[in-house]
Amino acid sequence: MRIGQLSRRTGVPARMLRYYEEQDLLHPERAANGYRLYDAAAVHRVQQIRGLLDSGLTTEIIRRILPFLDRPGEIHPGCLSDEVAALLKEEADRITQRVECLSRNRDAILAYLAAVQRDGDPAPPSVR
Amino acid sequence: MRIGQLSRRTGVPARMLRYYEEQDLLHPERAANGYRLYDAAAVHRVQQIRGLLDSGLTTEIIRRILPFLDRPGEIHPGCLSDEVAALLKEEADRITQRVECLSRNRDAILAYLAAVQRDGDPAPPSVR
DNA sequence: ATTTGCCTTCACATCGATGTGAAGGTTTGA
DNA sequence: TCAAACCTTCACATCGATGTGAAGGCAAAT
Repeated sequence: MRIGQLSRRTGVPARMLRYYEEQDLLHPERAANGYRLYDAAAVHRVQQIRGLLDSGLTTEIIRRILPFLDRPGEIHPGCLSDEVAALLKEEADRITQRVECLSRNRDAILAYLAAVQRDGDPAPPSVR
Repeated sequence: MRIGQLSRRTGVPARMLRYYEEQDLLHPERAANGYRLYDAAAVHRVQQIRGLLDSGLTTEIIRRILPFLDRPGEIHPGCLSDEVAALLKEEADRITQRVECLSRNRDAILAYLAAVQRDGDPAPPSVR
């Protein structure tokens, strides 16, 4: 599919899809006339990129972890140096930090909402 | 405490602390000479702000949810309009999205690392 | 008292992600 | 064949978060 269709399917502006390619996150084929050609998997990949960007990761970090995300163990040649492994571990830890921070604060919001809602109830769910 | 000390305790540049104040995230007292004066709770608040910023929230969103985070139910006057409640719920949902995306991808990284590590073992932890 | 270090405000620069528009070639369909 | 919709690259603008430096006031220690 061409860039316009991928854009419509993902809701991501074509401009951004070109940018992600420039950042080495996408690698579409090229038609004879120079048009970008994406395979069906690109839709998922774009959504993944968007989710990670929205979660505060930079394109640089995404680029480094992306090659390791879509293989549940399929491709793991000896190409994983100790340094890269350490980097991945570090990044995983940073992500865990984020998850904990976000969960904590989301729970606080929900707890607050629950408290207020309980309060506003005209008839509390009386236990007795 | 003054801004320099808060900066050292949190690792956040004084410049940024002033910026957060400009963004209405911090509201330090002022000494007679104009110096900002922070109370002990500011350390926690700054760490909270940093965590949320690092997780992709903007100062604008943080400003809106911050008043509801530190009260486990303490202060909930009638000042919570339905619109604000809806906004909080939406934001909580968006945060949940982020958490799921991050968890999923972190787990993929860890699974990959586990697979490779298992592979690279010179002597597998033979079961028999 | 003077130095040293911290504080103030103001302003301009950077950086990553994104928006927008120009100028021109391609595909599709009336 | 011509128009509409799509594609290309290039470039400049914006926006939020952050860095940095200037010019000057304040405070604690030698």
